[in-house]
Amino acid sequence: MQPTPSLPQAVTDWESFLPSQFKRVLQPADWVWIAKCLYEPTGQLRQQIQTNWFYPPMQPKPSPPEPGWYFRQRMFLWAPMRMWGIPLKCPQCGRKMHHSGIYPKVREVIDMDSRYYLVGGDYPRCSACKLPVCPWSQDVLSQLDVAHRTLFPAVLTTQLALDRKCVTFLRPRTSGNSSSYFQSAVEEVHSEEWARRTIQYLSDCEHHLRKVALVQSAATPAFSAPAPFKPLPLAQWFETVHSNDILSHLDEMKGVITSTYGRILKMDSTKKVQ
DNA sequence: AAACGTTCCCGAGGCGGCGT
DNA sequence: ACGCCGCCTCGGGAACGTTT
Repeated sequence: MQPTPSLPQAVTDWESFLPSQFKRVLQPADWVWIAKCLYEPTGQLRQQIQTNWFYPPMQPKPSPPEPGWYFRQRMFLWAPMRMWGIPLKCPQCGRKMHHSGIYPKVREVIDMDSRYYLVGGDYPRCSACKLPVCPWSQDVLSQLDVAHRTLFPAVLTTQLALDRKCVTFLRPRTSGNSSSYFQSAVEEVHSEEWARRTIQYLSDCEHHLRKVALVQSAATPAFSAPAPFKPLPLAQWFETVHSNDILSHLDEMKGVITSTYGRILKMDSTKKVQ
């Protein structure tokens, strides 16, 4: 099958706007639609961000069917400064930070039934000490009010990330191997979703074959194999996420304890409760 | 100020050696 | 012979520097 004739050359080369690191994490089928969400046709970052969630467009469907199209992943855009206009302070000097472009790293987050991308639309940076801060670091999240902070969807580890909903299920209500049980349960849901997408692709291939058979005589298009199933991380990893989650709460509790301790210190020194 | 490119550091995983 | 521990290497992420 010949590649489809290229469109007029004036067409915007959307994927060239993406940082090179994006292309290592994002699947090629996700490059263009995500670039269109993030950038203006001129290559400038979009300044107005309306929503956190972005979904791959269902139209137009590629013809002949391409397997990558059926396995695209949604995107969560995290941009507290641009989106909500929340002023952030430098964790080092306390001065106001500005946003310096897009955060060059993408994270992949594992959800209950599929995966999605976590993209940082702000790259907070201090104007005075030039200190850049990871947009989802504790320094940033702790500066947000609870309502906005809880909108952040995932618990991160060094490699991957896990959606909050999943973390809830990891809190062991009973004793036993909850993380390995949960891992296999999530893997099963993921594999069902993968099978559903594979069936969609194969059935569209079949439709395409029938359509082609009506017009052409002999040339049967060669379809590529559907994407292989991506296995989930080990149960051990889920355990790591769970402990990360606990540790992050520990920091919050430490904060509470410190402030309480501070009040008590004050009370002790003045012998009065303020 | 915003965005991009690069470097450095840290963490995880793998392999090899030693001890039981 | 098997298991555990330690070291080394590689990759990813954060920080830094530069350019427009």
